[in-house]
Amino acid sequence: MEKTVLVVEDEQDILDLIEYTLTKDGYDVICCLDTTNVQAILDEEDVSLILMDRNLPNQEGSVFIQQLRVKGYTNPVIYLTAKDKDEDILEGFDRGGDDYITKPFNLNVLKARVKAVIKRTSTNIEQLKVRDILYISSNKKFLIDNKEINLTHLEHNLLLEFIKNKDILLSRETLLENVWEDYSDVKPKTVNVAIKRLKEKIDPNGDKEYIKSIRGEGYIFC
Amino acid sequence: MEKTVLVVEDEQDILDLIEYTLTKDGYDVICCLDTTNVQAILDEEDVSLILMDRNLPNQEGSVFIQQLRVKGYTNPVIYLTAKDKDEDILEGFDRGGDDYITKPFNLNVLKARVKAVIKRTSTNIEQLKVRDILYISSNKKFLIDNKEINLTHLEHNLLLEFIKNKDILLSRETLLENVWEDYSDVKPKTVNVAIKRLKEKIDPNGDKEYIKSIRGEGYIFC
DNA sequence: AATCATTGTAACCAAACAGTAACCTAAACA
DNA sequence: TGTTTAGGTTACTGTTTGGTTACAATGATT
Repeated sequence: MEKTVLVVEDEQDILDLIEYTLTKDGYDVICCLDTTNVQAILDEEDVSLILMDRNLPNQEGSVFIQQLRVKGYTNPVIYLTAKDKDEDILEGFDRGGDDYITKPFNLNVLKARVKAVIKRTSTNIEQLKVRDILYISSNKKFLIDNKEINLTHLEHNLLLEFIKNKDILLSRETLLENVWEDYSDVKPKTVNVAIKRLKEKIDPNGDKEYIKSIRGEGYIFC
Repeated sequence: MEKTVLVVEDEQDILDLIEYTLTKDGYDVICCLDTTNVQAILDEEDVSLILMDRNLPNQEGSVFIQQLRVKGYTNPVIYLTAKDKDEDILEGFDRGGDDYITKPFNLNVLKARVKAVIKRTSTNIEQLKVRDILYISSNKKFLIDNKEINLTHLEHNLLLEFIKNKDILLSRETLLENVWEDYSDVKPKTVNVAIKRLKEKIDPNGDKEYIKSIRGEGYIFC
């Protein structure tokens, strides 16, 4: 699902450049030369980010955003402007901005900031929960009984594979294919050891029995 | 637009008193007698402040907040409790609190603290506080234990990035993108060195452990 | 111009991770 | 009950990764 970025910028060539750059980066881009239609667009589309020029012909961009905020719109905003004095930047933040890019700007900086703001404002705090194990995708952590479990890279991927396939029998071959980066020259018994090490961390007392082995078949998480 | 305060307090009469006081002061107040529904409420509502009792029947309030922080919730918290020893207060702050009120409390003090915390944490990022690190955006200074820390430009931006993304895993790539102006021809290992230099300044004794490295993944500030 | 601060890079070291083999144990089956 | 087979356990080791240091290049300051 593509994220939508709304760009408000009165200079056509800069607008084109931003549209081209962000489209190439995989965003849906909507362009406006002024603020006239912005509110209507926000009502229609699920806008993940507004890139807002502050020096617009009719209206100062951050004043417009402030008005949007009062009306209850909370879409994240990055200001885009030639103003570069500190007080201006603070003023922009005060009026409800999430970041600030000064012209002339590096396109890589633009892309990075857009990505960062969308990342930190998007609400997809994906959580997977199986039994008493909770996975938090934002920081790739597993919580068991609300305690953080320290796993290695391999153990992390292995447990994630099991949690995603709860109650499904996974053969050693399948696990090697899905969890190991390059499994071509890895012995199947390696899986045994990896699982033993994982069990040690997620169930030190051995009473939870998350992972059962099925003789001749593989392993199953339940 | 009313600010929403979520109050978690197991004594019904105190809860009623707080609700009455804050509602009269113009806040939207949501009440909980325990932590059961707190996370669901935070997902649904735009909660500006959590007033959290620490002596709850099922769970210690600050432990619960710590778990919320790990899951990425950043809502400001004021603890409300009879515990009045210094170490308790510090512990509360360490677990992600913004202020502390001890029972029995004066209702005017409560109102003032609520107002102050909401003011300093709402949209205008005038001050950012994480653990014992305070960032004052007006003069771009970091204070640790009220002492000013002298950071270079890079270190400043790096620490700010970490503080803005507390408890979130940041890969070397992400850090390069967000902190380095032009990261295209900078080696990822450069991040290691920059972080070592930052650590040296913010935690000379190495006992605070603000920044942890996650092998194969990146760094996390907590 | 000279000096100092800043920052990227490479080299080195230590810790960790992960694959392997050898051995131990338990289950299946005759 | 003994044999076989598969999984569990352990120790070993090469590889990877992060920490640390020294150094060079660049830019700022005097």
